[in-house]
Amino acid sequence: MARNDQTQTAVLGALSVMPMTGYALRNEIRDTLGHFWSESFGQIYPALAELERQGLVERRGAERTGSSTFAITPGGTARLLDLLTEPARPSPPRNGLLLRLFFGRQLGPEACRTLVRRAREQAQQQLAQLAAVRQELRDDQEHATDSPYWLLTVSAGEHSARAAIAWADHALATLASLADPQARDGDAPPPSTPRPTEEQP
Amino acid sequence: MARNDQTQTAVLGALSVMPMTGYALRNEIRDTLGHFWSESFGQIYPALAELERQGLVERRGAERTGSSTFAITPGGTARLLDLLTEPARPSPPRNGLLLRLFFGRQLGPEACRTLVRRAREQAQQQLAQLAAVRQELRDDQEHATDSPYWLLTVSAGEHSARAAIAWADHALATLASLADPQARDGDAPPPSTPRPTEEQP
DNA sequence: GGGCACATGTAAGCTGTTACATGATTAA
DNA sequence: TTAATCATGTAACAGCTTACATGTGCCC
Repeated sequence: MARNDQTQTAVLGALSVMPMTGYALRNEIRDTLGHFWSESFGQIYPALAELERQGLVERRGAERTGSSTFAITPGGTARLLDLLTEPARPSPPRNGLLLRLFFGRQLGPEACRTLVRRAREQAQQQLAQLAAVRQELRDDQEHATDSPYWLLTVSAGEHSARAAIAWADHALATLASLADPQARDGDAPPPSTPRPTEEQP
Repeated sequence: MARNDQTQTAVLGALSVMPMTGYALRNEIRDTLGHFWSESFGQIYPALAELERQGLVERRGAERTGSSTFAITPGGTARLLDLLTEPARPSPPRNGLLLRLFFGRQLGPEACRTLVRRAREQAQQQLAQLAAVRQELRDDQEHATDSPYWLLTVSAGEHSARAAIAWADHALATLASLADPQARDGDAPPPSTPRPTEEQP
């Protein structure tokens, strides 16, 4: 019953937007859900086979030749609704950067600053990518009913990335004062009204 | 060479702060690293055994009776530095809430609002927890050299939680206008200067 | 004809979780 | 003496990644 829920949700969800081949499904999941979800290649085909066995998706098109598209069935739509309703299993957190910073005394302030700087750059790149996605969605007439929901996920990514940048700036300053302890900074809680982050070209 | 890196890093790191038993290690990892890291019970003891075999930690105290504490060796400290220096392997994103919202058309705006509200509450609880941790660290004289780094991870959690709350407010408003489309909201990108989030008792 | 993107799968193997088994110590 | 907590481990299994195997269709 509760097996492979997660993958099934992603696969059924994607097929609920439009029918497509397994290959296209993989690309769609990588490119479109990529900001907050991932399924590896080796899981998609077994999931499709299982869903087909259960009558939740059906295979259309030539079975002889390679290509065949998968479409969701009414039963599949019902199952998808079930899956979306049941609570998400919490995925255990694993943040390699914070793990390294936590033991930062071993590395020293300068090495830590390098790590944080790199993370800041990544967040900034993410922000640029999300801006591009947002633009695409704005021009997309075809999925008008879906796009408001999609934009919410884009917005979540943007909030998260902006928070990461603001934190990185705070961390860089703190680490600098650790490396060169003239101005006693201590550690005041960050301001509850973060200043807007400066953009880069 | 590159096997179990992640667990070894967490275990060696924790032991670099102070020697302790495997059992205490588990509690420490759950309670202290819990905001950004997790190791399951079944991994810690095998990791300790392997580290002992490699001479990176040593077992002290009665081997007859149950309890024995593990301490990091000089070799272990060197290995820890190596591990901290090599880049963190990126963990694939898996955000169940965003997956559900992405296919939100199936659920409808009201059900989505419930999901978002729940996420907002969780973020608020996290904020409260982190405030408590911050206070504890402030009163902790014993780990004065470590605590600046530890506070950075607390700060990261706070930034992230505040961003989650701000996003949730945006999402709730957007979803409300979807459910009751009188005021055309469209979707403007969120303000680059988020308003401070209101606190709750 | 050579290379590339499309397309579908399988198998091996690693990572990580859960549940179980066992015993010592301590507090009610 | 009974229950809870401390303490150490193991074994089974679920989940996921990676690499491999295979073939088609199209464009240069």
